[in-house]
Amino acid sequence: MQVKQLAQSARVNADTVRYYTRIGLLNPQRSDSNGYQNYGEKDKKRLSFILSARQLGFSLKDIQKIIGESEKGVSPCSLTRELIQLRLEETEQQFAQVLALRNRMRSAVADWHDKPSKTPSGDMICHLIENFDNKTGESASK
Amino acid sequence: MQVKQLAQSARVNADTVRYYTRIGLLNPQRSDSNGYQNYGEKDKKRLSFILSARQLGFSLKDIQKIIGESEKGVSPCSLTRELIQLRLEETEQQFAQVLALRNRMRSAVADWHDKPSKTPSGDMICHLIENFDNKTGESASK
DNA sequence: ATTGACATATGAGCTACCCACAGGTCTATA
DNA sequence: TATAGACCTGTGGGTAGCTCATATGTCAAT
Repeated sequence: MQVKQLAQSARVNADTVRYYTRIGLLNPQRSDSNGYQNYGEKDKKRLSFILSARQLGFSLKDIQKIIGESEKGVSPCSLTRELIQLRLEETEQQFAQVLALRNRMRSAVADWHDKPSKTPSGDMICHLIENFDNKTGESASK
Repeated sequence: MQVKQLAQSARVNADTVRYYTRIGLLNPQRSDSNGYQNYGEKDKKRLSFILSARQLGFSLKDIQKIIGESEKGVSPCSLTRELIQLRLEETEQQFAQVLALRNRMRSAVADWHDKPSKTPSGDMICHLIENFDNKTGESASK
């Protein structure tokens, strides 16, 4: 199986497959005649595992560790549980940040709606930005 | 004003100031004796502008463009309005994605709570991940 | 002159890919 | 057999916005 075929079967970019191969997540065999990478069933299963794990917020490094454990014959499940806790906390933080950013942005758009444009002066670049104080303590949500 | 002093006055990392300098957002003068960068009042104001704009979701490239306009003596306000619309749409998308990810993760954690760990087999790396189907159509929110 | 504490500039590294490019391979025709 | 053209490949470089490591420089006190 060549790179593109594997990529298509998993609905990802061929470059993604190459990248995973480069960092050692996939281990195809190199054809002697071609020099091309030759992927087997094991790689296919592993790729699908990687994509499932990515969907759950694991980093590629996490996935490397998990696979590493399982290759040693050890159950990776407790590692998996630890890692998802970590990543979940990060995601909750990220969520809060994106939410806050979204609210600031919405509030700025609304605030600017009826303000005029101005020519820049010596100590003002864009008064819209410079004069926007975020009044939003909680509002601007819906 | 040296880099660290400026950084402290704006409560950012000195490396951030150096980075902004590197990409041309700040234009200090190089001391002849030292080779050190010497920042003035203009840089200080500009840094504070940059940070305000970052708070509103503008990219550094956006900020470069906005400053560029204003240096030409043109009002950057309409550019600012266009750009924030773009960035806001992106942020809304990102928000939706992070929300969905968070929900998947929460739902996985809950789902895994009473499942046992298992030793990996030939075609299973971590059954928790592989057997998790995202049943979440809408729930798992609160 | 020298020690030590601090500051600096520069280059590299980070994530998770995507893209450009030069070259190889394969099929169909002449 | 030659060759045109379509497709495929690996490699190196680029992306955002910093942060970190390193080597060197500065400055005040001894």
